[in-house]
Amino acid sequence: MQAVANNVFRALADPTRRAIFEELTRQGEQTVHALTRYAGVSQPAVSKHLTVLKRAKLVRHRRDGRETHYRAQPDALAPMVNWLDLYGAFWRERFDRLENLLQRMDP
Amino acid sequence: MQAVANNVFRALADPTRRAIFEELTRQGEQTVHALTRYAGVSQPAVSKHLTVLKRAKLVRHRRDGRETHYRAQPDALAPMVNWLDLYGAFWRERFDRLENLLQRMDP
DNA sequence: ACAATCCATAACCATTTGGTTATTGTTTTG
DNA sequence: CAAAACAATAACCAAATGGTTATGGATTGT
Repeated sequence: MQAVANNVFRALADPTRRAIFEELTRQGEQTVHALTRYAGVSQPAVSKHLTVLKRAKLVRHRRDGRETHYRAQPDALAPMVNWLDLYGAFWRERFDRLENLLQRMDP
Repeated sequence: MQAVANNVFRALADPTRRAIFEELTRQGEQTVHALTRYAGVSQPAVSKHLTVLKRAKLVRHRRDGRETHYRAQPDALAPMVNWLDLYGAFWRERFDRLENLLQRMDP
């Protein structure tokens, strides 16, 4: 279970990988081809990044003919969120956010 | 500003570094000596890890005679939290937690 | 059938990373 | 003052990382 968290942290340590994950959360499912155009590195590089993200369960893939569609799996961020809760002690910021939210909900 | 976030992500990608940061948040200020006993690697290794954490602003240090005391600076986790907010879309889980917290605060 | 497209894998390379031992500069202690 | 303790730095090393080009296997289009 701790190894899972480690995979998530390591996977997101690389900016290209974060960019790919961001793109997938923003735009939804994408083919490797589309991601390659976006990422600014070669197609094999993208494939390798996707493999790392897959190991961390941050993305899933679906084969459709000759193309592979990848999509983000944001639930897999849970270990990172939990870690922040345990050791970050971010109550302060969380309260700020709540306050802000409540104001927006009940102006 | 984006470089700052990158430093935080990279700094926390290593399990030893996370362990050191965790130890500092749990136990408060510690000398390099104490951290070395805890971390299970050599003193120079710990010093190097602390340098990386320092670059990410995750720790601060204070010299006192021949020893250096380090302490965690959890505010520096903000870029990671913000990133999770933007791309992780973890509102659901966060609300659950907040609800829970508010109940405990006001029973 | 053949050519082109899509993606994964292989093979390779330079750089970074995480660790080590050795050394050095300060402080503290005997 | 001499010796020991603390922490940073230097020098070094093996392994991991992030990238590349080349190749191959499957699918699609002409």
